[in-house]
Amino acid sequence: MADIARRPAHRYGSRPTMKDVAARAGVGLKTVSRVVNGEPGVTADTERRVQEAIEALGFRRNDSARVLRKGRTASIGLVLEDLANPFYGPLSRAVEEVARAHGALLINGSSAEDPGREQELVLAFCARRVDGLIVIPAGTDHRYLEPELRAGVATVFVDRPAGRIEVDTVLTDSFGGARAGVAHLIAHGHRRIGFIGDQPRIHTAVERLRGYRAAMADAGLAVADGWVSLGSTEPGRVREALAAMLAGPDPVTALFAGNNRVTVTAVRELAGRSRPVALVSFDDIELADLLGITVVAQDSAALGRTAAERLFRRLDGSGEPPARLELPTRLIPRGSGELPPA
Amino acid sequence: MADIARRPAHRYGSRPTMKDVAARAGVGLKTVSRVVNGEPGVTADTERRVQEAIEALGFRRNDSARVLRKGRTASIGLVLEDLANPFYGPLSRAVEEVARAHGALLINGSSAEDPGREQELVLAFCARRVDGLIVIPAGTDHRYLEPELRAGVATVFVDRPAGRIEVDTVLTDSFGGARAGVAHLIAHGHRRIGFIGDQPRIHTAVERLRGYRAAMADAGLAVADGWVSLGSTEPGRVREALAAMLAGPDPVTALFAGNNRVTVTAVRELAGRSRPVALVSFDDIELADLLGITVVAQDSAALGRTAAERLFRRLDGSGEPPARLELPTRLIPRGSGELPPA
DNA sequence: TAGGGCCTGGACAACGTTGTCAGGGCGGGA
DNA sequence: TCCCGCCCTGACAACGTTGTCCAGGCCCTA
Repeated sequence: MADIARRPAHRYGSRPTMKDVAARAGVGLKTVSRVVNGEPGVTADTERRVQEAIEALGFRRNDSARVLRKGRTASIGLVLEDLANPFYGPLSRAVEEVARAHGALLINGSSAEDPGREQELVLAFCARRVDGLIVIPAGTDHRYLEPELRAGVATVFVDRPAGRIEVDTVLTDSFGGARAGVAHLIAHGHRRIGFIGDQPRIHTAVERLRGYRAAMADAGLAVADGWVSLGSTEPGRVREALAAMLAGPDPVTALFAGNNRVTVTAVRELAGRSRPVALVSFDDIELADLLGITVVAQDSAALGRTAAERLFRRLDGSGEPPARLELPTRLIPRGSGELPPA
Repeated sequence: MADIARRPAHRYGSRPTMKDVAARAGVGLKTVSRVVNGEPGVTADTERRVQEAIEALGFRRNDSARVLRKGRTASIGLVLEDLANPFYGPLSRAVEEVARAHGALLINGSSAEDPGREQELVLAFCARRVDGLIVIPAGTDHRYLEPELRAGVATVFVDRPAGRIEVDTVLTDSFGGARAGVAHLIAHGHRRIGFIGDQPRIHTAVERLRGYRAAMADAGLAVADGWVSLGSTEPGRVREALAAMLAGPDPVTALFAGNNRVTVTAVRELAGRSRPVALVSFDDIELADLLGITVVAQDSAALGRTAAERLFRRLDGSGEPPARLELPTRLIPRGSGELPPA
């Protein structure tokens, strides 16, 4: 077989490099680099020859090599809980838009609410040398990020605060939103109000519960044991919790649903009941307007945008100390929250 | 000032390398590499020393350099239209899960239905040397991908076919789904049925329209000019199209909505009308069950999963020729599609 | 016409990692 | 005791790019 074509220009699965382009164009390697990067100091004629060679070979610069040289990757990582949850789609898209405006790409991953997986994703992103990180944390201890922060990886936590490290944080005012939502129910005459929220290790779940309790306390109302339920947002669990609140001699007349997942199950469940139960949802949902669901809306796109803007400001060298921003919620009455107690 | 600490271990913004770890552990560079990669041939004691140094310095392997050496990045790129659209969230998540099972990360980007932006994203991904690409195309000519395909980038198109290149494609049976949906309306007595779809350069929009026409033809029904409207899914446009169909002497008694964006606007619009209009939606929507919206559902997660699995099978060396898969739809009657003509 | 400066182009090292290969130490067998 | 062989370890090149630096040629001016 001897040595037919030891390194053909198009060996399958291999790609042309600047060296190949240079050879074909009959110029030096660095000249190709100059053309590819639009650097000055190349005559029009030379540039044309190089462009032709690039075109002919289908050359595409290898960014890994580039990154190795330059240090910056022009990419940021986003770790969230679940991209399939409609709350995170707009958030992710908003981050992407800001990144794009800064010439950066977005890598994202879903933690599935598992701290181990969150860390795994974050560290994988760091190994890729992302310039920045936006994290919606699942865990509560983020000291594993310390070396990254020291190395200058811009980091912003969103929706939930970081644990045991000091970083920029952008939150929704969960406490205030829940308090306002529950106060709304109380203003419409409710005295026995249930609360179903997410798992107690999730910051927003706890904050919203705190808001609920504050509103009840503000009105001088006691909270019975069976009215509060934190746990998985899995439909079966929510159904059970709701059934428990509606059974017994003193059933709740209204429900505050702690997030969009809880709400969809609650709405389905309440729709099957004869006695009307008032409902206020934390999180807006598509078509909730048509179903007349009163919500405490948070703007997930704004959350993402704000976080990304803060991240890029930091990358651009603003030396501000880490801050904590809180975005307001908006109560949107649509009927379900204005039902009188039955 | 002389030369105090020419290269301190923790210069801000720089990161320790294997060399630094090796120096601290008093071993050779390659030994560190061996430990980091779990390669055999390192004594327990040496390994411990290296691990300690890694810990102390907060070392994290630089994957850019690794990629440069090894050739594979263990990442795949996903280009879709808009991550904020609830149709794409589950799709993206499904792709991510498959990627994760194969140890790969996911980079994604939204084309915003702009072919230029689609190409820009795809080529940026290729410059990062993604191992594979999953594309929901906005454009109709993908010859720009030829060098990438030659170079061995596994590529799968989803939801819409590729233009002028031969690649794996995973589609939903838009034609069949629409035909079945419209036939359903006809079976419930409708003769004047409207169709509002997405822009005519989008493959699915055209296929669904074709399905609509086929169902009408099957029933021997003529389609009047004003009953069909393709265009942007922006609410204002959809409202106008719908208003036009419902005005005049012979208004439509039923509407087939070409996708989820059209449906949400149509449902809102129809809710305000006194005369009931039947509706079947292509695409399911959250809470559509409660609103009684009859839908032709497609499984966007299955679309993503199928595409990703095909992609990884290709990466694992299956030499199958490019194929075209079509996933079925499912008609779910919920009331709106079973209304009699008014 | 000669000299100087500018403009273009190329050689070379470096980025941080991994594959190759060779060397040294140690244990076991003769 | 000596030698062979194995196991562990490290030196070195290479991956593809960019920054630095230098050389050569051209043009302009004196």
